[in-house]
Amino acid sequence: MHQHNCVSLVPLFSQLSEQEQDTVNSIVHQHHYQTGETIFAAGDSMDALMIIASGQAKVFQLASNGKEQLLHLLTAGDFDGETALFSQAKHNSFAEALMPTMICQINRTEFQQLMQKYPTISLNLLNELGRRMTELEKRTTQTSTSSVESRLADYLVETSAQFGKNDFKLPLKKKDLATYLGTTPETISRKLGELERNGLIEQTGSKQICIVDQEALEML
Amino acid sequence: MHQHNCVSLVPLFSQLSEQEQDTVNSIVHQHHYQTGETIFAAGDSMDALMIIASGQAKVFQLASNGKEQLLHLLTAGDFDGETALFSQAKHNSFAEALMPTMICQINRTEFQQLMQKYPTISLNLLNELGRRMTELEKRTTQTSTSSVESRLADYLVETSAQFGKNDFKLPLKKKDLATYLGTTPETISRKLGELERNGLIEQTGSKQICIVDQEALEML
DNA sequence: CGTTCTTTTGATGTTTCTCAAGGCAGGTGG
DNA sequence: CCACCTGCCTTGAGAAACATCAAAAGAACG
Repeated sequence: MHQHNCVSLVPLFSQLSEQEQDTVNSIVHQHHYQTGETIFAAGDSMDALMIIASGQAKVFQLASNGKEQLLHLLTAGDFDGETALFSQAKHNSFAEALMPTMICQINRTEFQQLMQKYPTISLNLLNELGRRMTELEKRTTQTSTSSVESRLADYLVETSAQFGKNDFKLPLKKKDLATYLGTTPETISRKLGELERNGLIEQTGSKQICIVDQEALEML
Repeated sequence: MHQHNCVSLVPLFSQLSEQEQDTVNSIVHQHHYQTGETIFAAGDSMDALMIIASGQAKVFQLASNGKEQLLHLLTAGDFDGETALFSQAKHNSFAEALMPTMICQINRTEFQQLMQKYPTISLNLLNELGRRMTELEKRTTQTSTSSVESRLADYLVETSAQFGKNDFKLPLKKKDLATYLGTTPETISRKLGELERNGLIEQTGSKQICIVDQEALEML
């Protein structure tokens, strides 16, 4: 019945045997979201761990002045909602599907039982939280210590590394990329133009980027 | 021998019985640091959980351009180093004592054994990491969506709430406060002056702040 | 193939940083 | 107990980076 096997996608459960994974899989609830659909909103009570089975979603906050801040980009195998599995009961951020997206959920109580049964899960969870913490710390530091140009350069290098190619398609609309990097779409557009004029990158299609001089990008 | 009982200070261990806490206490190593002394540096291998028994320390990163970013302010009962108890082996940040400070350490392997023995510890750890994640997300959002003035106002309100008084002493040098809020000492100085001229606060001594109009501060 | 959302480009404005210099405070040694 | 010294804070003037606003061009989608 669970045609998209979320569980096997997630490192969280990777140490479990196939049988055990099947058990986990059987308590999973599936949901499908269309592009632009809200997965959860700030203020919603948070009672389940969410795993992206397929597709893509953005997690963001809204400041009181209405500005958006992109916190995480979730793709297949990523999960969210874990922080609230223990402490607070409310989401403090929003999640929205960026394309048709399949999500698997595990209820709080059931997840807690899983953690009791398989302690390795909580270790994996601690690891993943640590990883995110580290990443967010880095981003915070960058946002307040370096220029948009260097943040953008860093983002391009890292993204190309993730794809394993010099030539890749931005996984985000520039509008969203802007809020991710703590700037505006206009500035992104201008800085990309500047990088191209300086021969560090090439913009082939819309969103299609090719890194020409990685060395120089990393220098920023 | 362990005159400063760190263990009882830390919520991490609060669910343990007194006997169990004694056990934990017996594997703790103490260190003392003087004002300005480095507790750990980026690149150091991270092999212990650190608990502040008394005093205060700042955790910060250094950007490639030499700028400092204050990530956390640790006071008695806070701990750090947990992210590395599982995954990476190197610190990515620095910690420095801001006053004479007593630190208790628990080695990685011993801490892992503790977690095996008392699963409640890992739950507490997950909670605390979640709390920090939430706080850092908020700060990231604020840094890139609102002005220095409103970040500062928010900081003042929150700090006064922590002290439970309208009248309090800043726990940080303005220099450090500046890097915490992602700005410069000069700007902090000017904005505080502005808030005072507008009748929202009063600056009595150096670092001594009195909140006059909390409502208005929260509006920013 | 038109409608809508995104992106680009230009002109302008503002916030905040930078640099420089003077004042203040707190700690140290005489 | 005072005078000094060092680092911290303030204040000003100028510059830079970036945001904002407006409008046109370009994608994406049904």
